[in-house]
Amino acid sequence: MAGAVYEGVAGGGDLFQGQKFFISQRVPLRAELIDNVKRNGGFVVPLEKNADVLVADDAKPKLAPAGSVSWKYLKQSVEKGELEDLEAHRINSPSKTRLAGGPQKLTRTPFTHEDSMAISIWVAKAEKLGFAARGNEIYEQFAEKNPRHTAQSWRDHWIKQLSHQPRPEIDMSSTDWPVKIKGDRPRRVIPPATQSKNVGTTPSASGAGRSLVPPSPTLLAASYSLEDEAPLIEAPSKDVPFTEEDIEILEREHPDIIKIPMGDWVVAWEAFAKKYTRHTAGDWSRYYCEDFHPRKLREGKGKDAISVKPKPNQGPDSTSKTYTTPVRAPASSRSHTESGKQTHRRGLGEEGAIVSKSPESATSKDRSKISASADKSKFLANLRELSGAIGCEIEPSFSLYGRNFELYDLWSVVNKPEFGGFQKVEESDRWLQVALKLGINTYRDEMAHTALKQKYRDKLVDLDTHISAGKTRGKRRSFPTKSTEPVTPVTTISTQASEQTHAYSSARKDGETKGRASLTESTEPITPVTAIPRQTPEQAHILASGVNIPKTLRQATVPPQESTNKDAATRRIRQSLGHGELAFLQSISEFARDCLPDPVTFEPIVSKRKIRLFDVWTASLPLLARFDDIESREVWDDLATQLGFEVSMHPSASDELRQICEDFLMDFYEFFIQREQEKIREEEALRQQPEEQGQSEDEEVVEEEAVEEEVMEEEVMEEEVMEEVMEEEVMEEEVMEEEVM
DNA sequence: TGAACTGATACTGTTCAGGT
DNA sequence: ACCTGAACAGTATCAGTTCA
Repeated sequence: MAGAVYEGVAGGGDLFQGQKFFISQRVPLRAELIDNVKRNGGFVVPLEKNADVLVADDAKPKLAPAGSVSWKYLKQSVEKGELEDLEAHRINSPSKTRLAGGPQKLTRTPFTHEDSMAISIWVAKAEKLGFAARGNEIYEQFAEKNPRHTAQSWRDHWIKQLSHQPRPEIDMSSTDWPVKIKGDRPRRVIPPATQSKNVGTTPSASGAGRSLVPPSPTLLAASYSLEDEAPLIEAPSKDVPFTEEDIEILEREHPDIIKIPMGDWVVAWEAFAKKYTRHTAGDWSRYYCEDFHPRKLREGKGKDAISVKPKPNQGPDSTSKTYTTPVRAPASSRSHTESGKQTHRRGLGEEGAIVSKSPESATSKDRSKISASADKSKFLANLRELSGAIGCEIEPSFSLYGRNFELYDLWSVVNKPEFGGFQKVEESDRWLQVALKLGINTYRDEMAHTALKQKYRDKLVDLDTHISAGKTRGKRRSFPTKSTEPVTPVTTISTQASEQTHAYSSARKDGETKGRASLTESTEPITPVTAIPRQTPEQAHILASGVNIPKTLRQATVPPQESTNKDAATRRIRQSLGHGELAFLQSISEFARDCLPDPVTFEPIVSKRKIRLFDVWTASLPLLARFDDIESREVWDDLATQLGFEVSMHPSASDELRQICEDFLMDFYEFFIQREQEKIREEEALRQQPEEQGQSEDEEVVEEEAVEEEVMEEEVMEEEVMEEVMEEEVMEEEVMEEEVM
């Protein structure tokens, strides 16, 4: 058998190239096996500890070393001329700990900064998904992917060195999560903050009273909590198509799904996927967000009062001054025109002061008073009051990307001291941070920050106005009553214009619009695509990040726009800086793991100095876009200077930095661009459908022009209205003083 | 229903490689 | 030699499951 069977690899084959085998003495045909191994490039070592593969007799498992494989592995591999599946020949399941940690380590491997970062991110993700940070499971999974240390070692390291540090901000859109492999029982979750070191000995503290998954108020989380028992089925395979049955499931569960609050999204889908195992949590979530929910919204347009569609007209690319409309009526079957009429009517009779005030003036003026009412019940009371005042019910929640958010949450985040209210957030462009605070996955939903901004303008600016006006007027609730509201034609037109602008913005497509320059700050467009209409990505980056572009590049190197998509993708990279260093490190290490032969160093040494890769990334972004065109060394010298290197003292710094860019930042940049372009294409494809159902492009153009005129008109009018409002307030204060007297 | 069993978590203690 | 800390073994405890 042998001769003929392994002929193809005999006499110098490389089947076992470089592999070291320990072959147990009591293995059948041992001499032959040794011979075969040697003839096929392998080595036979005398000590177990030096071997890559331990070979033993599967007929005597008790005598076989832990982790060993049957001698049949060698025999069959040689017979076939290709390596058999090693696991299929594994004799005895190694002990639990060894399995978890992979091959036993006998040498000490120091923990690097990268290791610490990696495990921190992993644990943070795990915690978010409801795993016990101190449990074993997540470390076992992690060690499988990262065998540099054993699971136990990873765990020890995290607990001893890292558990006391603040958790990194994480990117849950990454596909690299701990997964519930052992779905047969729930994990105990111990809140890190409350955990003490020696709780294990007392039953009350060591687990009896611990909760399982974090209690979730949501229907979905409740319905599909991780405590649910579902038969453990193999992980669903990727790319399983969504069938009618799946859609039925989503239909059935949709009322619950839309109630998932922020922060519970991932956990809820994990639980959902556990119940409906045909797809992974990620696939369910993706399908829901990208397909099901948009379709649902299209179908239910005008019917579903709960859903507020993240549609183009009210989302990112609206150029409208929609904040001038106090609150859009809860979704109804009214068309835009009708809705405009209604608002018009409301504006006429009831809301002059509200609509005419600019958000900036309102929020900055009385922020302290606003924050004083930072209490949900008060907030809701104010909301009701405003609803009453304008005669229109304001929904206290809204839906974004298929998730339901409380208006209060958005409002309270924006008005937190660290954000300082609407105007401050606007000025410092911190909507991204607001989105993050709200638990929105800003990687997956890149436009979330602009959508939130729009929501705030639409729904909350007027509330701010209402609150501040209410306080200004004292405790007597004299605010917006019909009798006191000045009814001015200005406000009427203003409101109407705003509605029409809104309609316009819903109809226009992403891209250039005419007359944008005439718009004032308050009407600035908010989509990245439109926000920096005449900037190159590089310029945009410079403006937004404060990074100085190297001087050589600064001149005459601004390229013509290659494509809208590429620009948008570039802008997204710029936006990603806002996610912070850890998000970047996480992305790049995932990228490196998939695409590079070696892991990246988070703190490369440049000119004998340790610097942060994130800093290099931030500073080099403008260069990466034009990497191949850069010939001048001066550019790199500039970069080095930006990063704090004295070029004369650190002459090699420029070259080293250039090397870092060339080695992997360039690849990462390209990868990022490609990925974003893909996403943009998908988003556009999605967007196009509803637009096609809307008006024709010809109509759009006509309406665009009309609306632009009105917008400009509105600008002028608003200023007048502002003056009127200020006058009104002065008058009211006088009246109050008189009454007090 | 309760005991036995099983598996997971939480923690302690020991060994030893590697650095000073 | 001493110290640090990675690696690992062992134990206590708890919670879920099984079965009489």
